[in-house]
Amino acid sequence: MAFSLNDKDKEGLNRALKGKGLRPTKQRTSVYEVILRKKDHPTADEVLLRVRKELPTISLATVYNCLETLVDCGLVRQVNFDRAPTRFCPNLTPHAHFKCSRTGEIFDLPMDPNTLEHLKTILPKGFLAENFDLSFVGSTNQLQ
Amino acid sequence: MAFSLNDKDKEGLNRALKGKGLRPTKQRTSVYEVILRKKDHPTADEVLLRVRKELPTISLATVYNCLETLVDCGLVRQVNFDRAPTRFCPNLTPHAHFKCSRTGEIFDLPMDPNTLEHLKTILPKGFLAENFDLSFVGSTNQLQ
DNA sequence: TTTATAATTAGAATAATTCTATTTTTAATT
DNA sequence: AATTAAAAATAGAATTATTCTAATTATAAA
Repeated sequence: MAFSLNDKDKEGLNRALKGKGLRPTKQRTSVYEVILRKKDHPTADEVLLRVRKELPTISLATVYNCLETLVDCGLVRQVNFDRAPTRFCPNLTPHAHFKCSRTGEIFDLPMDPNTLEHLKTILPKGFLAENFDLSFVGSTNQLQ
Repeated sequence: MAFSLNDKDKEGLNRALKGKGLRPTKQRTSVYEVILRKKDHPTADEVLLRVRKELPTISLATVYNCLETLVDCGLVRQVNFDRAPTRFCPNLTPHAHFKCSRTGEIFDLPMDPNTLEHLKTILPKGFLAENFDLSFVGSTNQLQ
């Protein structure tokens, strides 16, 4: 097997699925594996390519289904940039995204709890946020 | 004429276009008009419908071209939500967006300069942000 | 006015995502 | 272990969003 989840992640996945009454299939496990393995921000197409090394017959529809399931379970987040396909992110800690307009590279920018609290102050009374997506576009003037 | 820009906005548009060596056409003016008139967050399709009341023959391609031009000129912003078509926003003051998952309605949430400054502190050295997009999804428990 | 260039247009093409109908897999139950 | 009902995966079609292409029209400078 090319790669596999460690016990903690596997258990986390199985628990999250069970919590929603969903079954742990090898497709869901593989999609979660490739998302966790390389901590970047792949599109659904890129996930398909990576998962096919493990499951050569998996379809794009299934990749979309699995990603949606993982998002619903709170194990993966979606990341949006202007007019670009959705990207998927396994980092569940509070963070923002920065896309370098020169290279296209996407960076995670950690947000400390203080900043997160500050952010929430812009929500008016009666607005309850379930999630947020904070994305910057700009340039990095040095190698990171 | 069903609607028209006030002098200040018209001048702002013409100046911005000239600054980029672009021509003020009636299509660009109309697209800017409908975006300014109703301060919501229309998709390109919705902009097409509105502009056609004024210019019945305008094409969707032109609407996309005009919106892109307005974005490049800094007169309009793009707003992204998960797996949804791009929306366009004429509000240039610093603000975030909140989408009610019940109704689909999108609200502007003003951000005071203090919060904006705080946000920028998450940018590491060497990261220069040209713009940002902060979107919340959640529920509103009262009529706003 | 002419002219060069820019912008618009229609429609085709592409890309991203979702849907549909069928087959396969799962896990609970005999 | 075999049966079964439900869930999930699959292929491919359909839909939606966006971009591209080639031809036409409009603009502004000379």
